[in-house]
Amino acid sequence: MINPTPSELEVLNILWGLKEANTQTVNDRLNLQRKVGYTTTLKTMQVMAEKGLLDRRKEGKSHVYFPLIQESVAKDNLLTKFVNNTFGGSASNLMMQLLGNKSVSQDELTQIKTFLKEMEDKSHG
Amino acid sequence: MINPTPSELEVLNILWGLKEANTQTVNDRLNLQRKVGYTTTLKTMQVMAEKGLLDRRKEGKSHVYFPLIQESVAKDNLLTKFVNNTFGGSASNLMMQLLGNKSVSQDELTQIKTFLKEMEDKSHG
DNA sequence: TTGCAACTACGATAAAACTCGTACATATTA
DNA sequence: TAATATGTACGAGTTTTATCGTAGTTGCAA
Repeated sequence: MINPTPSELEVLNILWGLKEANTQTVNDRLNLQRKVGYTTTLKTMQVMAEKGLLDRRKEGKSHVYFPLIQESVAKDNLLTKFVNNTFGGSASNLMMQLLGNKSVSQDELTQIKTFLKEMEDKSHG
Repeated sequence: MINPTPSELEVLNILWGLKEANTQTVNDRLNLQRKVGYTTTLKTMQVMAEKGLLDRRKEGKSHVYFPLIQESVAKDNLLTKFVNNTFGGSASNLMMQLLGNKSVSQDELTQIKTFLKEMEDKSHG
């Protein structure tokens, strides 16, 4: 199980959204968030291809990259690791921390509760 | 805002539990989980003291270390960072991922639901 | 008081992640 | 087809984190 690094996750988030893209496009998107050189992005994606996180096909002069790993699977892995490292493996501890977290908005809280209520209703209905 | 590294978090988790401890004690605890040399642990804690994560006082021949950062504050910071990096800042997205996560046990789920129900009950009455 | 065991400080090394410059290759177009 | 612009490959430097060896210090026990 290969976990993407933070930089790799940025690339993946873009590619999951676009389905596929060339280096230029990914680099442009990244630069909306922070300054990063073209060859840096290129190198990152080449390494990701070596690791099996991405694959690519040639199209004209450039390459088109696409993810080999599913978004939900990757995030599940990252989440599991985070829960283990930070909350001793206890998802409910994370949960409680999350609900007390200052940076979680009221809207988010409402959304979470609604979601859980729906889950409840389904499982009881 | 200084975020602890993974190794530093291991140390913090021990010190939050014990309130304070010398290097030997911390190192022994760490070695219940994984093999790590005494001087490695010492160095880690020295660096943490430089960073302001810990402080220490001399006691006999050795030092007794204690956390300068509160557990809930540190975990809030780590959680916020994780939500931003991995779920684009959306706590409810994390939430949904968590509830679908294979490694979250049925017990955990029940606990989470109970906790939320209590929250609901409090806020409604 | 001296020798030994415990403890510390320091610096060096290693591994992982990130960054980018430079040189080379390729396609388009003038 | 030769010039130019765009893209790629490669390697090297930097930073952060983790690791530990070694040399030196300190306190206690004999």
